[in-house]
Amino acid sequence: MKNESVCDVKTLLNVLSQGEEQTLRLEACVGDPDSAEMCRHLARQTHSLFQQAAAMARLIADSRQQPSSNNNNNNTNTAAVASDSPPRSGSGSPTSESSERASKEQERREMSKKRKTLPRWTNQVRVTSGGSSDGGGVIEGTPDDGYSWRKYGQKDILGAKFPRGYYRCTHRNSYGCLATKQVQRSDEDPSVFDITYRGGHTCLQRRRPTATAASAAQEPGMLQMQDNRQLDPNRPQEPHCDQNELLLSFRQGLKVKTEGLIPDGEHGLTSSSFSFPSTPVSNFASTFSPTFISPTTSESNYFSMSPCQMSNFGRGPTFLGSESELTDLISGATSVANSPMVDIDFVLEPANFEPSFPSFDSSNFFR
DNA sequence: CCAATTTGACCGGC
DNA sequence: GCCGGTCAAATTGG
Repeated sequence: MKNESVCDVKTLLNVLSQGEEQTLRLEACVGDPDSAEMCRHLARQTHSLFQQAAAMARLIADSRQQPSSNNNNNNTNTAAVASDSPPRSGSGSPTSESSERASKEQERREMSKKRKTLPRWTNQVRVTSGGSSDGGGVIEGTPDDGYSWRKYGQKDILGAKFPRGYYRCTHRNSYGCLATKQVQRSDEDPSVFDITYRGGHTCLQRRRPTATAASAAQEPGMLQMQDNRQLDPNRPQEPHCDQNELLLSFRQGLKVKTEGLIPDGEHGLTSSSFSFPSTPVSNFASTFSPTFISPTTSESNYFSMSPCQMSNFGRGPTFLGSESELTDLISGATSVANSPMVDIDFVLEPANFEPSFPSFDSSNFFR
């Protein structure tokens, strides 16, 4: 509770210090006629940082006003989540069936506990079925967001015309990726899907090239981003820092609203005053995943911390050799307040690092 | 044959 | 006890 607001303050400080950096940059290139474009971007970005900061300040103010009322979804961070991770230690000895079962049960309980704390946001996606050529025949399947999902359930929901589909990341087993989503077709407009995402991807999955191409072709709104990438002088050509669904949905120009992340979110935060792209309530943003940072303007990923940069932010090129170092960095960042990803508790916890995936290199996370 | 989906059962929260 | 979410056996598809 108190902790929470402290966190928020930290985040706010981060944003502010970013703003500061940003203005310095801006100042640096202001005289240069060659950098006009850059200036514009920086200015935009600065603006959005201020918006973020304002939003957070309001949040903090709100939570101070009514300190007790809203304690459900604390996504509170780090320690809590990290520490209650199941040891899952012995790994390879399925001796007695009962113990196995017990551990499974425990695992499950942990999971659901954890899942509750995972960031969650919904995203309305309209699937434009190309054209009017096929009158009523709306849509095949669900909109592709670039990740590969595996359906694990479907349920009729009370008061909803259409059943809700439950998906989880295909790489749940291989990478312990806890990302899940629920897809529900809207009652009124069957071409609209309500997609609720939970948890960020901890797998290093990229968007499949084929699927990407295909969906890019289908989605008219998806073009700018790619240009943008070519524009970006700073981006080290690496798809590793690729976006996640959220950004994708930006491209689709769709409504994204966060949920259960903001105490008193109704106070104009999510609902009215902000259209999403300009203001990622950053507590959420940073909590969610290192790859999702400051959507600011959809075109200005420019300097805004790609994960690659983030690691460079306050300290030189950082190489993360171990996950302890990783958490170190994170907590360091928290206190030094030089990066927006302060309170990442993004599901990357040590327990998930089993020796079983040698290919995993945590340094990739921040490239 | 393997991987993904389907679908009824099961479980926890309210 | 109801409901939403997940599991897992059965089924389908490539």
